[in-house]
Amino acid sequence: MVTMRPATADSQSVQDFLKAVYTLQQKMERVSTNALAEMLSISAPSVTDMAHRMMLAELVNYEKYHGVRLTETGEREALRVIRRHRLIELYLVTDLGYALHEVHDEAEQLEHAVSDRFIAALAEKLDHPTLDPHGDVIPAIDGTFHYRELCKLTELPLGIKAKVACLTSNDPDILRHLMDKGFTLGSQIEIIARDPFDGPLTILIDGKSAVVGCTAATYISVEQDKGACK
Amino acid sequence: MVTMRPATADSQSVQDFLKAVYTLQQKMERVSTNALAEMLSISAPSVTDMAHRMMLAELVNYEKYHGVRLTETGEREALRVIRRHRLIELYLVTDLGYALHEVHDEAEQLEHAVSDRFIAALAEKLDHPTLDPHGDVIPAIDGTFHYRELCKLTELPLGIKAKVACLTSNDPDILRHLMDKGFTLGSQIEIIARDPFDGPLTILIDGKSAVVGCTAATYISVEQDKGACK
DNA sequence: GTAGTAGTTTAGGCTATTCTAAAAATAATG
DNA sequence: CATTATTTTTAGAATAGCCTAAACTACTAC
Ligand SMILES: [Mn+2]
Ligand SMILES: [Mn+2]
Ligand SMILES: [Mn+2]
Ligand SMILES: [Mn+2]
Repeated sequence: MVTMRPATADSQSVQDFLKAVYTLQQKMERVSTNALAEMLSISAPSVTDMAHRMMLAELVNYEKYHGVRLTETGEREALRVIRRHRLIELYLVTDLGYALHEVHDEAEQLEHAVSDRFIAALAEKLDHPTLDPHGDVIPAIDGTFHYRELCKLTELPLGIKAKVACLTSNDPDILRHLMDKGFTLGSQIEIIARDPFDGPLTILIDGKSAVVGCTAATYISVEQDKGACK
Repeated sequence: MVTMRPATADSQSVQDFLKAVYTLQQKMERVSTNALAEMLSISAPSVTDMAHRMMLAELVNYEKYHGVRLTETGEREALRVIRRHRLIELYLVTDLGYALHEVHDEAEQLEHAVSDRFIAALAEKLDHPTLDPHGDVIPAIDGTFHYRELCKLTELPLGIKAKVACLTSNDPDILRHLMDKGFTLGSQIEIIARDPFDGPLTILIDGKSAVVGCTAATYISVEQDKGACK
């Protein structure tokens, strides 16, 4: 650490780090080493080390004891990796017959191995899509990000009609559970009853009645039908 | 090197090493460290080191100063990687619009990143093909290898009709040159004239006349029409 | 404002993969 | 069969990513 060389943006570790910072940055001003360690499943000292090297590479702005934030370059790189990840996920579902719960882990590897040429071919073949199979927005090549006004299913008021917009989990088990319950992107949804004390929700999915635990519901975001929310 | 840990078959380096040994083994009884260093573009000492570790992993049989040979496990692993590589190449051409000269480098990376699930999906989608876009045989899942009796274009007798069966190069420039000349897998071919002193060949490709340098011709293998060869 | 706790960083290490320079062994040559 | 020349191996080193244990900061609660 006397001499420390800057990180290069083309390694798997660095790319995953960039994604992690980007994601956590949405929720917090500066991203702590512990938060990153947790998300990346590596030790905190490893994060500190990486933070140093990525600072030298001008990918993050890092202040000792005060976490990390992406620089402009860092954010551009992060979005590039996220774009790859999500395009690959979508491709796996639409062209290779993957189930929703199978795509994340595969994309987590492929995003680092694939060339720009490959990504361009996918984007072309999928007709430049804007949403991945989880309902997450795919950043455009220029980093543009088509925003959406969503709310969590847990916060949807009773009796208001909405559509399932996003299944926000990378855990295959959770996703499979949600699929089993009948949650699919775009399905019509409405909360019929809400049990107290974090109890289950009784809902209508495309007319069919179902019950979901409130923890599972956490992973579902919805878009309210034609302007009622807020 | 006092303590040396065995290599694990799931690293990129090890997988590429296995492929290299497999390929060179076809031509020579035992594969020298120098030959491997050359093919893998790494130094000879690096090869020696890897040979040691792969011996511990029982992937190769290595004798000091006498090169390396794949064990049964090693050969199985090598064929697995080659299968991946070739299925990916074929997929890139048939489904993603890649040109022949673009596929090798992409596959060289993807072969290590992709899951068994992914390869199964490709094989399914391509209807369990046996030849990659260069004309190389794709090993079956069980390691089975459908052999073919080919001869080099340079050795094809004058006036004998044959079909282009394999374009044996990974160099994009060479492949592009061959494509430009009109060589495509399956095209009908016949040598009209052969210049002496390693001079160019005058040939007929699907009826059209062309001239190829003899070095370029080296990369072309043909299959003679209905039993005339040998 | 000081003590304690929770979060971060430093110190020191380890592995896989690579390298160069030097030594050793094999192969080729007369 | 000696002497070169060519290969190959050993020695020693570097780097990226990781880790654990110990030291240090910063925030929180009296
Ligand atoms: Mn990843
Ligand atoms: Mn996704
Ligand atoms: Mn490879
Ligand atoms: Mn090929």
